[in-house]
Amino acid sequence: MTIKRLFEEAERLLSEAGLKGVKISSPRSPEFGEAYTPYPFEEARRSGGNPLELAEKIASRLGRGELIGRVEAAPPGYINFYADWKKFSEYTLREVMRLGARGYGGSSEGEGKVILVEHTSVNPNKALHIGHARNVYLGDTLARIFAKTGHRVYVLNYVDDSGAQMASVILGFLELKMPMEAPTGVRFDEYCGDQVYVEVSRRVEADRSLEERLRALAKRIEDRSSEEFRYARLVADKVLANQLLTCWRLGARYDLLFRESDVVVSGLWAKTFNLLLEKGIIYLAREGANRGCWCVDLSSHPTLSKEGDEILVKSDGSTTYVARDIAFALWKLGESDVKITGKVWGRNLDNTPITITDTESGSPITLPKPHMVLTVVGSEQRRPQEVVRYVLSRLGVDGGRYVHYSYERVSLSPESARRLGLETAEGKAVQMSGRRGIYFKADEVLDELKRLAAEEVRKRHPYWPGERVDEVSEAIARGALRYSILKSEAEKTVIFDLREAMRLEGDTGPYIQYTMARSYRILEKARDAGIEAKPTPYGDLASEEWMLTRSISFLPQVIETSAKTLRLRQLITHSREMAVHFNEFYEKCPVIDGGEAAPFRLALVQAYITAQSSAMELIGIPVLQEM
RNA sequence: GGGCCCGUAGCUCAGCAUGGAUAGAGCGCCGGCCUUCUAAGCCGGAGGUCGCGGGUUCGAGUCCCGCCGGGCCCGCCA
Repeated sequence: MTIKRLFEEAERLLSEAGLKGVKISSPRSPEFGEAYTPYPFEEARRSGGNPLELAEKIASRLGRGELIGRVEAAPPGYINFYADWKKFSEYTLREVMRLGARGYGGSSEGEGKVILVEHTSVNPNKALHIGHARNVYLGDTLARIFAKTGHRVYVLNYVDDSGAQMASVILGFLELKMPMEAPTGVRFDEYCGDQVYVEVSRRVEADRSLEERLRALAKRIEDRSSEEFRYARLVADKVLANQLLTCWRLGARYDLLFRESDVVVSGLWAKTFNLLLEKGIIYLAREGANRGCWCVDLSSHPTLSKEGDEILVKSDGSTTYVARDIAFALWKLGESDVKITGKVWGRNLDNTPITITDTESGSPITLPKPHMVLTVVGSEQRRPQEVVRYVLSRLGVDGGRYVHYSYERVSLSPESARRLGLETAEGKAVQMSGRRGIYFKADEVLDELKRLAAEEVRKRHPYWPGERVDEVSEAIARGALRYSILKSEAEKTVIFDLREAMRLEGDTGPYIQYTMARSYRILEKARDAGIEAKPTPYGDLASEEWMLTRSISFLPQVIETSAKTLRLRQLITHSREMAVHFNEFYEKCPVIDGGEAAPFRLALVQAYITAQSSAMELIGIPVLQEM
């Protein structure tokens, strides 16, 4: 496939010259060609020769390829392979045309492999803030990449409807008698998070006795026959329905909503507990700080052993998050025979059904045994995730199948924190906190972005109907936020700055969207002018034409690497690179008035649209034909 | 104290997985380009001891060790 074909050719030329298994890499600059090998350096080390002389000798021995136009030795000792621009661009354009946006960049790499991606997993007691949005964006993009590379992907959202956070809002409703209806014009999830949860947290902090009641409530929520259980379900379902509206707006889709409470209710936990007991992995603490608790013995773990054993069952008999997560992990991995039942909850925007666990009236949920379970969870949960992985390995489950996709949190820049009325220590970022009400909600940020985008759209299209302005500015807002959050690699803390996220120029989602609008306009004008696309170059290529073709040809390899390394950033960088080269091409190479160049350039524009659509689909930036 | 992550231009970030050829963008700043396919764009300029110190190597921003600075975890929270 495109650039890969060129690599294969370079390999073939080298092996024909007697050099087998030589490493071929992508050069960081086009002046060094489309492929290179530092092989002469290795050879020189072995034989003590001069790398450059060796490179020259090897290069002169190499034959011609079909797509490789020339091979050159370059100081201090590389061998560079240069594509034959004309042949290679025709080949690339034909490939792109043949495969289309769906197929281009895809592969069958993951054929026959099932991957389960768990993301979102927000307590159903609040609206999503931008920290949650990062989780959704990462998980959703990973799922898209896996699907593109031929995997069967199932997306799970673990609905954390047990534990203290859930108990907090129930406490607010049942004991502090806060109204169970949101004020008019306010969404229920926002009301729960912004008002109930924050207020209850404030009161608990002020009144220690409430802490006891909170703990008791958390336990009663686990009892399916209790009134509190019913209330928790009611509230959780209502909030969840609201949260999913946000998730869809962020571009996500789900196959299964798994209620955390069902881990206990379904008997999955009980069965897991017995298994752990049987295998001697857990023990009942008779004395010490953990007296009365069931714990995992971590004494033989290389690092966790220093931090004491992990509690799975509290002294009051209720489970901890880690306990539930171990049971859930076993089920996700297809290593538990406990039947989980569910029913259809609704449909995603793409019309695929969403199932939700339901122990009362559902039918059995069956997932194929996955090759990998990827859990997108913040880095602060590294320890508990490692405990889960460790317990799995002690149960004889291959720990490599259970992957914690960790990411650093989103903090607020001092300027943005000030907008929330917070004092900040000189120049320091501020941690978000749902409990203390310090956060930007995903929807409010999207709304602000949308307002800004709408202003710009109206400037350019004063006669567009409001509906159209709304639709386009929404797409711009979605692209802008998704890009700005995904721009940072997962292991880096995102310092969220509202003004920075609101930019529509430069290194942003809208920059890429804009190039698509420009190319669609060319298509339209070309149609009117009766120009027909031809992938055969009209003569020697202009460097802008070549650079655009070249970046298009690299896309499949970039996608493949992203799927392998789970690094999303390189895909984002590449999408932007294609856009930059398109803009340069756009400035220098007229299509409509391109004369004899017009048919080839039109084919190139088409190829750009196809390739960039493919990339944007993966990143989750909406494609606009006009903006 | 122990463990994990981060430290590259004034700011926000690429590059590190697989060491290699002059360290790249964007924002901001300075200066140009709209009778020509949407200027949400393009071109040019200024701006860098790649946190510090060692080590490995023909070669280190990239690998190893130490230190410094920032974040997170070490809860009968999740």
